[in-house]
Amino acid sequence: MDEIKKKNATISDVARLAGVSMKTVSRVFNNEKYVSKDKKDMVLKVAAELKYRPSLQARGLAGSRSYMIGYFVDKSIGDYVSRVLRGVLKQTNETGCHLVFDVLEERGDDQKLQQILNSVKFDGVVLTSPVCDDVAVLEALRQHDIPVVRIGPGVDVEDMATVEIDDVSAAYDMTKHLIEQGHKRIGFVKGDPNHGCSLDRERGYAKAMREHGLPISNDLMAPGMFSFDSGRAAATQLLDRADRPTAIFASNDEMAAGILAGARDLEISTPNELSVVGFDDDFLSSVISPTLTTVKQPIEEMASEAVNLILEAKGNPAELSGKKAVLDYALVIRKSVQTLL
Amino acid sequence: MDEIKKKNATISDVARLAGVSMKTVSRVFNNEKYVSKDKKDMVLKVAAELKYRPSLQARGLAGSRSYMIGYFVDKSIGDYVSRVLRGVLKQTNETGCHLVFDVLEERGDDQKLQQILNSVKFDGVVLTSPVCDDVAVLEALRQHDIPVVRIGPGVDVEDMATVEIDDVSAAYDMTKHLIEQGHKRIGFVKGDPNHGCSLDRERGYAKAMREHGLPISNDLMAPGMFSFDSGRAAATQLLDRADRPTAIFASNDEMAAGILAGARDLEISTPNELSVVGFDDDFLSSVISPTLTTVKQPIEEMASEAVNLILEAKGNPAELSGKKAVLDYALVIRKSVQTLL
DNA sequence: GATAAGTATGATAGCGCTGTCATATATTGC
DNA sequence: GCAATATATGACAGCGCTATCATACTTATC
Repeated sequence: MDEIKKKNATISDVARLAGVSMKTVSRVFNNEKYVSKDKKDMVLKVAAELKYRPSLQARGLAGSRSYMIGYFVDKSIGDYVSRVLRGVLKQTNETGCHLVFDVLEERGDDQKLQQILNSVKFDGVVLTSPVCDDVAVLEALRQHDIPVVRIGPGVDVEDMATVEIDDVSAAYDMTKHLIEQGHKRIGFVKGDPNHGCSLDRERGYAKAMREHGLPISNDLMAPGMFSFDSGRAAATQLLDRADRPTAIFASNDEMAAGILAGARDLEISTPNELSVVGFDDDFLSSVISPTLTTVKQPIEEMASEAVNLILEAKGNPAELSGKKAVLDYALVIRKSVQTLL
Repeated sequence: MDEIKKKNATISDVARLAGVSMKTVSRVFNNEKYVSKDKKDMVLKVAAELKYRPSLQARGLAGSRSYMIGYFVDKSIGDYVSRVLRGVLKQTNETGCHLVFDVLEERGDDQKLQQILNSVKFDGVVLTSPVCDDVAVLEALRQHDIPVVRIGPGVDVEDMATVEIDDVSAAYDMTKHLIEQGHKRIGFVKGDPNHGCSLDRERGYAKAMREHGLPISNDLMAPGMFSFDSGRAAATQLLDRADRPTAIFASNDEMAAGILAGARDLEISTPNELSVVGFDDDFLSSVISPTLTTVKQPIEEMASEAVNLILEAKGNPAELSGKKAVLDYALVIRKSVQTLL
């Protein structure tokens, strides 16, 4: 047994075998300039033989980078978060970074975040709604001088970068689509008021209705919390009456699914008697019946872009100040809308 | 502005202000014994004032623990992974650990894992199917001497811990449930053969059929990949014939949803003309119509337990050898089964 | 040909902890 | 009462890197 527990190779092992100083090895692995080609090749060769990789913890301790990116979400982990995760991971993988994922149980729970930030030095942090609009969280991040990119925030914050789609415009387009199919009484189910996009989507809906001369009575509006159950409840509220809407626009797909269920409860068939549209292009939307017409956000790309922005900032939050990337959305037409023309 | 960029407090800051040595502070934060109550209180008080938290990177470098737990999944991130994530995070939160989440793109992709393991020292790693049955991955983990807990693995591996439910028994019970409702021709849609549980579920189904004297013809079995589309395809295969089954047991809920869609394509109504059951109690199952009768796995608890096991092992993989936790499952009866009695 | 600027390399000092070892005092057993 | 043990504390080295500074050698500049 010559299988003596061999620990990972260290930078000095590589340096010794390659006949260079530690600093030169460090230069190679950090893509710094001022390394001659032969030394670089030699270092790479030895490193490959030893399967050497710089230690994350040592780098984090010694240097100004940590190679760790944080993503903090609130309690709920659904399809949206999964997709953000995918996008973030795609980028961290390519750049040798690691994703530290955590849940901030309660709103305004900056205490837990404070603890995390006091113990881990992040290269940057990605935030999605509703956490990205939590002022306590943002303030904590500011105090710790950490680059932050917010995905789909509700309100703009000057000193942090944003990646988003135009929710108002998307909701406007979707509403207009319903109108173009001949719908006049179009209900709207709001999103969770804690999520910034909720108001934007409502605005887009209202704008389209207004511009097309369609009244928005209270009977057409229902509150929602982005959950299936709240969608179902909204359906009852909006549909259990003689002059019920012919179409309902739900602020997300999960609620749209709830509306479909609610309509079924009332024996209203979809899409024949009621058209329903959602928002997000959630996994759900192509699985339920009828399949949902919805708005597709390029969530993965938004998340990847967020990581890119963080990496470009090179640890300096100021770099991200005022940066904003607005990506394209797209209407996805499926089977949940009936034309009235 | 006396707001000079104050860096995080360090252990020596706390030590100095508390009038003790660094080591004593270290002892307090690691819950070691042999610290007098007054010194401990003093340290805690000062630490609270300074908002001191030990640096993750420094601890990882200096000590034998890293306070990081890895969770590696294959490409697909769905509801199952989300729930595992929740369970893992619940436990890491309570123990001051951090979750490093990553995707191993391809099967047998031990190279990427190797790189990660060479750069990050993990306290332990949590694996779910199919990664937990990837021999290359397991071997890499073994070589790096990292405690591993496998959730719901297909094949047992002696030197690693397992957290699972009894898939055979669960599938048996579910099949029996269908039989008790009067079904005799019961179709089965297999799971992705790369996932170990697939075979177990098939076995449970076969056992129940056999024990009740029901034949299992080839017409009753369809392959599947755990995806919606594969479920839909299976529906076509199983249902488009005169002697079609009166019930179908899909190896997971996503495929069950696909079967519902496939039945709809063929204008076979559920549950009236066809009963369908799934497995997992996926988010989907209570959202689609009809709501799915399925098997609920305590995924969050399984994941929490996995983290517990890792922490108990205290960095020693041998501690986990042969450990196995089998948690309870439960049948969740919803609306997708029609009784034939 | 001398000065400046660019290129290439290494020596050394930490980063903020934990592990080891030494030491001192308190408590126990007989 | 004295060895044996349990309890309590600190000094100090070192984990594996990066940052800073020093140094040496090139190449350009006038």
